[in-house]
Amino acid sequence: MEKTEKRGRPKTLDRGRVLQTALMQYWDLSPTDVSIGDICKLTGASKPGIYREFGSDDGLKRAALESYRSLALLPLFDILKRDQNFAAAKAALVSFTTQDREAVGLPLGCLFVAMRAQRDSLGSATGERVDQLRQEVLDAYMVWIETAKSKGECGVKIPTDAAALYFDAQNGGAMRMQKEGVDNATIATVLRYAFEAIE
Amino acid sequence: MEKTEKRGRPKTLDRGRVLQTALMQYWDLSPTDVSIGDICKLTGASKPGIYREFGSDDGLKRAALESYRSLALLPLFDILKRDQNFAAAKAALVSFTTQDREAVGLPLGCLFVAMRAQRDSLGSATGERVDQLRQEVLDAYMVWIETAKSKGECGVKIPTDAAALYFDAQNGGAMRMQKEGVDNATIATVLRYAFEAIE
DNA sequence: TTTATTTCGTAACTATGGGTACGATACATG
DNA sequence: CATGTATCGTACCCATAGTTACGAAATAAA
Repeated sequence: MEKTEKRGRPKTLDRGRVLQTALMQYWDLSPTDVSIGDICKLTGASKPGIYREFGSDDGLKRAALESYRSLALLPLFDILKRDQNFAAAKAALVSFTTQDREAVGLPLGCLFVAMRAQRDSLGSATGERVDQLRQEVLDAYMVWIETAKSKGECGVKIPTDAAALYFDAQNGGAMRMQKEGVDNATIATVLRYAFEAIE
Repeated sequence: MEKTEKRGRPKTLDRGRVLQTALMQYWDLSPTDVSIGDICKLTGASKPGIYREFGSDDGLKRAALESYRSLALLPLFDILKRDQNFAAAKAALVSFTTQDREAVGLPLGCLFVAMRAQRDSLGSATGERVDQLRQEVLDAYMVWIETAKSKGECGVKIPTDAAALYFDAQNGGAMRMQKEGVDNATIATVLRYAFEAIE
């Protein structure tokens, strides 16, 4: 099980710690406001160590985004894929989006939303991954909506692609409000009104 | 009428041109991705010239934001204050938001939305002005909604402050979609569904 | 123990960007 | 024509941030 004893000086850089720290910093402060040097100070790692592990600033950001996908996007997809009626899914979305971040120990807002807003300031690898994830999110919404339509749970005549943009926009708006200091209860109210429009 | 002939070397710096250029660049590319040096190259002005006129990077951004307010926010307030019924105002909002920017010669998206997203990366003067304008926008929505409620044109029981956040979020979402390349017709569709929820 | 191998981390390098020192310049006034 | 005054713009300072050169460890194999 344990990786065969390799030659050479044993690695001391804690990849997980660096990645975790980077993720949280990017998330909390904005990806363009956290430098490699900052991550070094916070983790005790050296700059060359980080470059050996992630290749570049772009590489680190991309890896952090990948972590974020697992942590925050997959749960969203799970809700959309769950076998439940449209209304229940919408309710689940609201509570997921407005969960108490402090209680869970996670920063406010959404790293993915932040990266989309700064798309052009990101490196190519991160930027392209952002594009892919955006499409993945929209696809997930579309599948969900199509299913609801076929079950007759979503009687509105809104085009599926527009509906996907609609839900994505609502979620993004909620994340931004959270970051601007609006309390979760109010955000939930706003979201519920928004989601009622599509049924 | 003409300002009295002053002593000293006559000023050659074209304040209007610099401000206009800065505004457009910030708007089109993002306020944090345009340097003073860039503005210099584009306008032919010298760095000290810009500093003499605007004091600092923060000062220039703040001045540009002020221009943006006149150009894009005041027209929004006008719509909200206009004496028309709720539905007509919502329709006006949709067409204002989804107007063909290319035809008008204006960049896609919204500088104010971009600045809000980068609030913490801005200088203090600009940042504080952003906060003020956010409040000004929310207040404008609230007055509008209260009026509609009193006229019985908005029967929904949503709290006015939540409704203001709701409209603000929809507008922000529309501006972001526009920047991400969604066509105006689709954005208009999304907005109409969103606005129908509040009536 | 010597060699091959692999990682470590200090100390640079380079580019960018906000900001300014300061001598030159151009105009009004005495 | 000399003096005062206000602006001009070149050339620089300095801090930050991405990136890397390179010699020093540390370990396995010979």
